[in-house]
Amino acid sequence: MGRREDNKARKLAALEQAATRLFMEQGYHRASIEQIVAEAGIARGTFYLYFPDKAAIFKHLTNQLLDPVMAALERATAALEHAGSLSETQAVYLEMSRALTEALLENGEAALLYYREQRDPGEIGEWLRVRSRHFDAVVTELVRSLMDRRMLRVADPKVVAMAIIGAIHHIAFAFLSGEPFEDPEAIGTTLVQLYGQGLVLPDAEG
Amino acid sequence: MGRREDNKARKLAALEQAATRLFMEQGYHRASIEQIVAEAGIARGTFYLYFPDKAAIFKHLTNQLLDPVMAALERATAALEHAGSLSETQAVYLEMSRALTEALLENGEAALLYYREQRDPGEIGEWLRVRSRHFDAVVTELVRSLMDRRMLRVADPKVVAMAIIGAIHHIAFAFLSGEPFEDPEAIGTTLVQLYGQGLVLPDAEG
Amino acid sequence: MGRREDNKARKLAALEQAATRLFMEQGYHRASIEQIVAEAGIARGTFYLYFPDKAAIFKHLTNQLLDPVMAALERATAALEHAGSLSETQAVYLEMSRALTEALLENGEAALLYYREQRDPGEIGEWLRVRSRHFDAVVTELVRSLMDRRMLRVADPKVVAMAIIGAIHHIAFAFLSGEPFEDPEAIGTTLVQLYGQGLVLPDAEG
Amino acid sequence: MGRREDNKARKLAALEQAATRLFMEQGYHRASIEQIVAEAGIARGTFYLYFPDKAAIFKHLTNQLLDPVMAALERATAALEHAGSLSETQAVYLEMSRALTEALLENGEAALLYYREQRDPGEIGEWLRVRSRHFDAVVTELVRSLMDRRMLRVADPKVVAMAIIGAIHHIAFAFLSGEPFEDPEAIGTTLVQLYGQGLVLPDAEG
DNA sequence: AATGAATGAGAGTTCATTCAT
DNA sequence: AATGAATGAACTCTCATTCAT
Repeated sequence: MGRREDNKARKLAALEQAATRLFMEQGYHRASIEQIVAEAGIARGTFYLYFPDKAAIFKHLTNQLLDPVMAALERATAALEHAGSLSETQAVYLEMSRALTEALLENGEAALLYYREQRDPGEIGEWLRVRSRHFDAVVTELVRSLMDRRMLRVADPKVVAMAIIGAIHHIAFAFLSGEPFEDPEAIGTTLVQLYGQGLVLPDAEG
Repeated sequence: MGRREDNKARKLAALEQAATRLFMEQGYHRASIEQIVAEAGIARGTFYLYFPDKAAIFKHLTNQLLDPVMAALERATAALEHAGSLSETQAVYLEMSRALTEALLENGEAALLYYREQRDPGEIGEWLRVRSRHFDAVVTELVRSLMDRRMLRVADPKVVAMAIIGAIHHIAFAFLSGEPFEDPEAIGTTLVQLYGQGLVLPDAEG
Repeated sequence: MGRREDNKARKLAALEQAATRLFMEQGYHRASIEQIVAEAGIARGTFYLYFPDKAAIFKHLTNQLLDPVMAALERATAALEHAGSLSETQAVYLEMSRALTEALLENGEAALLYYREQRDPGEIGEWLRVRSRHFDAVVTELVRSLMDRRMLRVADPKVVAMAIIGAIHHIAFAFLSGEPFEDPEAIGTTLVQLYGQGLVLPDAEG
Repeated sequence: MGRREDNKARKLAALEQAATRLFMEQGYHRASIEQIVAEAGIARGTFYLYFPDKAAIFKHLTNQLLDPVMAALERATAALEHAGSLSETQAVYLEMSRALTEALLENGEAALLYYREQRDPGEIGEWLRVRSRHFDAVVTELVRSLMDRRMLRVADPKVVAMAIIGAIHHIAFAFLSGEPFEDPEAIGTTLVQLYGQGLVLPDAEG
């Protein structure tokens, strides 16, 4: 890498870091280009050499999370079509879980941006909602596939998918925003149990 | 009602209607006072005879939903303390469900505003998040109460409460935004089943 | 006085009191009609039954000070023309001092308004400056008259008059604004001595 | 100086000139940013590249007078502490007079702004009054110092200082506002005589 | 006589984007 | 490649005054 490319890469990284911090702290609309370039240590006009406009850097940042997530979901969907046996199917879900967890852990900040701006009207929000609807659809298909294979109780798969996604959004947004939880590491287990066995006690059903 | 009061009431209604429509369409920040008064057919300064500032009309609109919701939750919490038998407890939850459903059906638009702006940084978002955290807390207590009475499987009540609320937010926001659902009337039943029995089939557990 | 006139007089008094307080506290421009009528306990439109506009009530209030002051100065000027002997001349000045002191003591608040708004651009300030220039001119004539009679050292009477008036404005404004003075009651004596004998010590002159 | 810096300097000068003229003509509050930038020939937003807000340009303009004045007073105060002999003391006052006169002559317009807005309620007026009170205090100390050295008749130094300052304000404001004086160049001498020997004739005292 | 709802011009300030240097 | 000066539309909010009731 030449000195020029190196310099460019450093400035891009500075822009990404500054924009992430400011979008997280103040939201997409309140964080101004002025603030971002000041924090990145470059000039106002230089910003536009790296991104065509303000929306572009936001999309760039969230794509660092959304692209691998989307890829993992699509890989899983494709793999499921060819998965015959139960163990093959389970392997697909295991790999998907691993990939999703990795993507989230590596891009937790982008996840917060994704949750934050998703209901914004205007261009950015609509762009995120297109992604969001896609996720809903893909997860819906995964759920439907499991129901078809009698691995899950039959119900409206879209509602089930969105319930799960919505739960994760709400809890993750609160958690990433600093809301305290008694046993943060147990949140995943609690959700798995909730969506697995439900809340009603077996003997209460009788 | 005299002609003047009548006129005032009509203008207030026009303001409410215009603001609701514009906040829904463009969000709180992009909808300008100028647009609101233009659509309501009044002068710019007249707005400030009805509300002290822009935030006030937003709070007024969302309170039409949040106040009855909060009241229903508080009534339920209070009633639970004196509910001894199982049937009394069930009656409390039934009444709460009824009141919440009624509030939501009568103020669907305010609900959309509530979901939309909840993650906004700045004053409005923070105001909504205070309410939101309150709801989380109240629902958490309701869940904890049921667990204490052995009416629900024991789990972290805060996570359970937030999972339910998050699911409702996500689905309601999509639904109110026009997202199509195959069987909208069955959404409630699906969620009750999901959170009741869970997704795993009984024979898959063995 | 009938009940109607009585009522009117009470409202006028309330308006005067409220306007004086608010003009003193916030200045003419920042004090709004809205604040004044609220404090006076009457309706916004009612204000315009008592005064044609905002400037009118200010002029009304300051006139309570300026009219007697102007009258005292004019009486003195007229009396001086017919005063032949030294003792008659002294009597004229004595009476003028008494009248001015009385006017100021009875309308200290109006005096603060007069000092405060005198340099305001716009209508109110210009109106006050016309009065102010008149005072300068009248006092100049008084000084000139004393010099002509060899009762004062000869100097440019206008400069002397304005120096005296300016000194009083500056000190009175500070005093009325709460600035602390070591011996407030001695201020008058100090000024009389200052303008009488000057600052230079006799033995320093030699 | 490059073309850009040159251009910037020209715009700053245009802003200063326009703001000075408009503040003088209409006062701080009535002169709008819109008017200032129109007269300076720049765009509205460009104003904020030169000054953070409206108050800043006013402070900038008046500081061109107040800073040298304050500096001259502080230099005199410091020099007085080390001045032993009478001739040294006189030299200090002479130099102070020279510096003050120079500052005033070079910034007559700023002086008018200073006098004009000094009694304004609100931020600008309070900012000026802090300066004004500082001047009063410094001049008071100078007067006290002269009295201590028996170079002046003993009297309350604060009252004397404020009388002198008030006289100058009143006369300078009128003069700078275009009020005609018979012999403007003699104003200084007249004041020196007034505060030196006073008005009362020696033989009238006997 | 009294009310108070209504007006609309005008204020200061912010900000994404452009472009000459 | 990099700069940062310049733009101007858009924003929320204030206020003296009018006038139908």
